[in-house]
Amino acid sequence: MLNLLELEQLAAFADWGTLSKAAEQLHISQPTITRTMQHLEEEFGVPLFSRSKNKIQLNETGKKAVEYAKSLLEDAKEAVAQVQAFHKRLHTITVQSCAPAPLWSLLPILSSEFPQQTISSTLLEEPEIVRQVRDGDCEMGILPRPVEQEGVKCVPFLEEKLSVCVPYEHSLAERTSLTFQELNGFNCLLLSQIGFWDKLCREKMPASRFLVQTDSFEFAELVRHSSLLCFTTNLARDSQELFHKRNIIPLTDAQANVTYYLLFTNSVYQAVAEKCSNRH
Amino acid sequence: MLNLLELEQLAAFADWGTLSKAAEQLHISQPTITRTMQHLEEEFGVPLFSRSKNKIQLNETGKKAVEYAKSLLEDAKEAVAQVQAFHKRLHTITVQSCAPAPLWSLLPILSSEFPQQTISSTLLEEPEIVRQVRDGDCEMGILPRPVEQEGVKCVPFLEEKLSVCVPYEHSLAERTSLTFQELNGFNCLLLSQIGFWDKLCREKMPASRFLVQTDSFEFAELVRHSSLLCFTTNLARDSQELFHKRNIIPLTDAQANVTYYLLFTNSVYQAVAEKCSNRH
DNA sequence: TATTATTACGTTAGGCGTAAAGATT
DNA sequence: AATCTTTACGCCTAACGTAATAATA
Repeated sequence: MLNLLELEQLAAFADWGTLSKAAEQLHISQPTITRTMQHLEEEFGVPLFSRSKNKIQLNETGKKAVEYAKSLLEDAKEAVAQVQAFHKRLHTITVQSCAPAPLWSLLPILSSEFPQQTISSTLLEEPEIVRQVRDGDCEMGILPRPVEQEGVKCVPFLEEKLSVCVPYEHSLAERTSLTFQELNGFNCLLLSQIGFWDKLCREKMPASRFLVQTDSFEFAELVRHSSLLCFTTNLARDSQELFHKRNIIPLTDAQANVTYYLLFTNSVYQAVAEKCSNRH
Repeated sequence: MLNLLELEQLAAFADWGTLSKAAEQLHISQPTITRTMQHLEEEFGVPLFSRSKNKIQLNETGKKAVEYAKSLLEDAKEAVAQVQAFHKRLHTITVQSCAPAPLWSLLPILSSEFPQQTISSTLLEEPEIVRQVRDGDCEMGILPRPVEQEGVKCVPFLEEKLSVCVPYEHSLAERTSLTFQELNGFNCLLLSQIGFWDKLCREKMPASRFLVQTDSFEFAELVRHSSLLCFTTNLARDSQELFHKRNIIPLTDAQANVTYYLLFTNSVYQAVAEKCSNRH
C-alpha cells in the first residue's frame, strides 16, 4: 500500500529536481530518499525514473505519479482539517447577533444549558444572520424583528428600548420624550460594536456626526467631559457615567424600541428559547 | 501525517464493528489495532471514539473520519491503477482495424519499428475506430475508406479485392465476374473475425444464409466437402483448400474492392504509414 | 464462560544516518 | 574539486505479537 510519507518525498523530488535538494528540504539524508524512490517504484509496480550514473529524473509515468501523489497529499491534509472542523463544530454553539445586548442574556443561559460546548458569538448584519441560520452555518441567530423562513424557527426573546442621554445644559434636556428626527443634526458619542444600532442611527440622523469610541473607558471619559449626546437602553450595563449630569430621555420611534427574536433550526434550542422568553 | 495502513484499519473497524473482528480480518493482533486507533486520534487531533470498559465505538467525528479514510484509500488504489495504466499505455501501440488482412502487413512493420513496444490490435466497427483514434484511445486505426476529421491524419495503405470461390459443378462456375446481386440467395460458408466483410455480405446478400465457422481447419474441411460458396481475397492467406475444384471469380461491386486507410494522430506514425504505402 | 478492549513487555524487523564508492561536470 | 546517486553497514527506534488484566454480557 502507498505511504503518504513516501509520496511526500516524491513530490519534494519533483519540486526540487534532485534527490539531494529534496532530502535537504525535508531534513532527511540522501540515502533515505534514494531508498524511498526505489520503494515507490516497487509500490507502483512500474518504472518512474530514468537513471544515468549520477542523475535521476522522472519519466513520463513518474510525472503522472507525482500528479497523483500531490493530489493524495492534498486530500489527506484536507481530510484532517475537515475532521477537526467537524469536531469543533460539534462542540461549538455559534450565535450570530444583530446587537450585543441580547447576547448578554443568552450566552450565560447557553453556557449553563450546554456546559460541554464552547459558545461563540459574532455581530453580523441581518441578511447574513438569516442566511447562516438557514444554511446551518450557525446554531442560533438574533434579529430585531421576526422572519418567516422555511425550516427556520423564530421565537420572541426580549425588548430593548433606546434612550438618549442629554446633558442638563442641553437645549433638549427638559423634554420627556424625543424622536430621531428631533435629534438629527446633533453630534453624538457612540461605542463601537453595537450592531445594527450604529447603522440605524446614521440612517435616521443623517445630519449628525458620530464619534465612535472603541474603548469603553475612553468613551465614559468623553461622556463625562463633553456636552455631546449619547445613548443608552434598558438593557445597557453602563456605569453611572452616562447619568452624570444628564437626563435619560426615551425615544418614541418604533425602530428605537425593538423586540429581539431568536432564530434556530435545530429543535435542541427550542427549550432554551422558551426558557429565555419566560424569563423576561 | 496520516498513514494509509492505519486508515485501512480504521475502515475495517467501521466495517466489522469491533476491534477483534477487524484485527482478525486484517490478520493482525488486537493490541495492534488498539494502538493504531489511539494513534489515529493523535493524528487527527480530536476524539474519534467513545469508549466504555470493554466496548469502543465511533463517535460522530469518527464516522466522518471513516468517510474520509475510505475515500483516501479508494483514491490511493485508483492512483496506483492509473499510473500502471499510463505506463502500459506508454509502451503499447494499439491498432483498431475494420478487417484482419491489413493487420497482417501492419503489425510486423510496427513490431520492427518499435521493438520496445507491445503491439495490440482489435477488430471494431468503423465509427468506433474513428472515435478511438480521435480521442487518443488508440494509436492507429484502419478503415476501408478515407475520413476527414480534425486532427486525424489519413493515409492510403493497401487494397483488398473480394472474390467468390465457386465449385466447378455450380451454376455460376463458368462466369468470369460476378456481383453481390447475382450471389444473393446462395448460401455461403464464412469465417468469423473478418471484420466489416461479414456485415457487408449480409447487407448485400439479404436472401443468403451464412454459416459462420470459428475454427479455420473446420472451415477448410467444410469447404472441401460441400458445394457451398465461400470467399477469398488477394490478401487472404488461405491454403489450397479454397481452390480445390473451385473457380475463383472476382466481384465487380465497388464495395467488394476496398482501399484501406491508416488513421493516426501522433505524427510518430507518419513515417510508418508512408513506409507501408510504399511497400504496396 | 466467552468476548472484548487495554496495558505491559520482550523481541524483532525495518528504517534511518554515517561512511564510502562510483560517476559526472 | 564539487556534486550527485547508489551501496554497504551498523544502530536504534518503533511496531508487532504474546501474555496478562479487567470488565462485560
